[in-house]
Amino acid sequence: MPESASYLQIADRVIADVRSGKLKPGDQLPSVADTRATYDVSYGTVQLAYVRLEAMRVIRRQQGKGVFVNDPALWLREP
Amino acid sequence: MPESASYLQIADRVIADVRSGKLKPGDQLPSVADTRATYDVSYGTVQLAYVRLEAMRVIRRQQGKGVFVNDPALWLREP
DNA sequence: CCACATTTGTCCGTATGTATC
DNA sequence: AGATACATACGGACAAATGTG
Repeated sequence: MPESASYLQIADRVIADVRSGKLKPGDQLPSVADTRATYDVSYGTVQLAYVRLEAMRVIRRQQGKGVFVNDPALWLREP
Repeated sequence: MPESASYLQIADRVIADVRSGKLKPGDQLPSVADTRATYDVSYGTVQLAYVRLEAMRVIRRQQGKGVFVNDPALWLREP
C-alpha cells in the first residue's frame, strides 16, 4: 500500500490537530517556511495542502499575515 | 477590482456549469490538456483547480481515466 | 512617506510516477 | 507495447499584503 501524498498528509494532520484540540479556532499555523522544513517538502506542496484546506473552510489564508484555523462550525461538511 | 486567480476561475466555472445544467453528474470534464489550452494556463494551475474541487467533492479524479462530476447531493456544503 | 523584512499568493516549466485503454 | 491521462513534486520567479522602523 502506497502511503498517501504529502499534501494530503499535511492537510489531514491539520484537521486531526484541530479535532484533538492541539489547534484551536483562531490559532495561527506555522509559517509555510516552517511547514516546509517540518515535512521536507517544497513550497508548492504546502500550498496544495492549504488550497485543499481552504476549500473545505478549515483554514483561512491571509496574505502577509498568516494562515488561521476556522471554527469547525464553519467547515464544509457532508450533506 | 482585481479579478480572481486563474485556478479559482476555472473551479468556479465548473461549479457554475453544473448548476446551470451544462455539466451533469457523471459527465467527464475536458482533459487537462484541453483545459490548459482553453484558459492558457499551466498544468499546475489546472491541477490546483481540481484539488480544490475535489476537496469540495464537486469532482472525482480518476487517474488514467479522467475527471468526473459528482452529483451535487454529494458536495460538501455550508453548515 | 519610505525602506525593509516577513509571509502568503500565484504561476510557470519540468520531471517522474501510476493507472487506464 | 504504446498512447493517453491524471498524480505528485520540485525549483524558481515575481506579486501583494502586512508590520516594523
